[in-house]
Amino acid sequence: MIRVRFAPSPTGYLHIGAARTALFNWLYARKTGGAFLLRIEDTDLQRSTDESTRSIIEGLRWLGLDYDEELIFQSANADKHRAAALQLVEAGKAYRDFTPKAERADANVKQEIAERARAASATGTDHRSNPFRDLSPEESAARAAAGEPFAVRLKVAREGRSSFADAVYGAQERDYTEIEDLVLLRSDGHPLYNLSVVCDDIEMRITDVIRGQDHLTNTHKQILIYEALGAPIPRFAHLPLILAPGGKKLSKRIHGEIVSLTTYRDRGFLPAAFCNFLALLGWSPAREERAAAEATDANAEAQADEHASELMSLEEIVRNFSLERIHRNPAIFNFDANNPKRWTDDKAIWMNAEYIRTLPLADLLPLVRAELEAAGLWRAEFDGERREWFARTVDLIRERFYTLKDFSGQGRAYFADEFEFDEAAVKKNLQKEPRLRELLPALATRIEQTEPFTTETCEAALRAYADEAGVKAGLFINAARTALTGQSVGPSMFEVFYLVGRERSARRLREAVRFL
RNA sequence: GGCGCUAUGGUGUAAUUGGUUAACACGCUGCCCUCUCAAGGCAGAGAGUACGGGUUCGAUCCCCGUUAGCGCUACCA
Repeated sequence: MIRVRFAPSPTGYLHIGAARTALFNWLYARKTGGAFLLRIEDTDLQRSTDESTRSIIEGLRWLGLDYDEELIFQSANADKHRAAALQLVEAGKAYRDFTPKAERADANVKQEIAERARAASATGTDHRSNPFRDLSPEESAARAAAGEPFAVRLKVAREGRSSFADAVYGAQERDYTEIEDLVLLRSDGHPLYNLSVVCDDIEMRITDVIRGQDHLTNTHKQILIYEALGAPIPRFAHLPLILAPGGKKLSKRIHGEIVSLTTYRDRGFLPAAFCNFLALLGWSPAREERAAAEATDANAEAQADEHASELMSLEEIVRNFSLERIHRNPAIFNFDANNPKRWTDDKAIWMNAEYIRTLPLADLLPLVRAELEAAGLWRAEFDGERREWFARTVDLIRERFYTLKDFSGQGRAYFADEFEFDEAAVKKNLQKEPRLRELLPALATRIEQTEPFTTETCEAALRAYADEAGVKAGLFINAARTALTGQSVGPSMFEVFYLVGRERSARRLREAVRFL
């Protein structure tokens, strides 16, 4: 049985790249009928916070990625990791390194690495030059017993190569000379990442490790640890990285909240839409040739069309998912920090709008309710006597919305009486025509007296009065739109009259005179 | 510095695994519809597949090199 895991370190918000890794693991588990486990890699005590653990769990819940079995905290297993390292020392597969720990600043490690590499090649030393590597077991044990601090390093063979078949990147090889005797245990006894992941993955009986491509080269080291521990090696599948525009690294420091999953929740994304978008970043469904092959009847053709669509429910994605169709090239997450309309990837926004517009109304209603509640616009009657009205209103306005936020933003005038007037709209639709000062109150009266009050009768009343007053109906329509909603754009005006209601419509028409 | 990964319009991807006028979606432009804005419909612009060599009758696809980006190379994860 397939067992996969998502193993984030709780050192900040849930990054969209990590969310995508979680999604792919989940998809694979659900596709194969396996288990999807969650493990929090909190071995870096300084940087790990409970808050980010909570945000990770919340983020997964929001996306709808439920995990099986119980949550594992890596820090709880530190003793086991330590024991494993010591056991490797006993077995002669690792050794104690008594070299005093070198202090280094996190900021310029990369530079230091390069410099040290240059220095090493100049002096002819290599990864295996550590004098403690070949210390006799007796002397090593004696020094340790005397209380001398030591780190534990894996003893990597001098010759040979490591190889594995990555499910995405194919055959991977690395010469042992490229792999240092990596530290398993710090001199303060703290187990390090590579050891911890391997030990935990063994204990959790993980069969397939699906993670970011940034771990591709380190996989060889981990395989060495599996081998030293005598454990079966899982299958690996590395996912292409998600990059910022220009092919640059996507980071919080330079790109801000755009990389945080919670941003999408907070800015009105539907989880299903975001999953759909994320799934297409680094993966694509197989073309349905079978549908084309039997496309003799119209039915099959329609089905083929449907399969060609990139809009897929989570269930459909699960059905189509396979490791084989994961891409190797990094995906660029496109956005423009300087353009509010393009604050995130165009396609993500389009997809969210598409979901808002096409979701069964009954599924959308609770989401809109939550948004209105958060904005303080929710009224009990929307779920009581005005239930029908609420559904019809949401159904009407959702057509041109992009995010859930729009329901409390642009849609505010439908749910509340206090709303903002767009300055440009006021100028264009109200102030351009001074005669509206007299016409608007009169129109209000006509609307008020319309009986019965329907979209059709409102339209008839408005057009009739426009004729009488000798103005174009468009003048009234546009003025009314701004008077009733504060905006210059929106749904068909007669629907708006009907939904805003007789009384409120008339009042708003009269009050609009204050702009003139 | 060393090692690795990647390279198809602006972006995400497709191309029966070597044979297509290089396809689709988003975005963009124009037109239609229209009370506005969307949606929808129609029509377009935009890549000869990073560059240079090979192999082949034939390369987006296979090989080599270059370039660029990214990753790894920590007693970080």
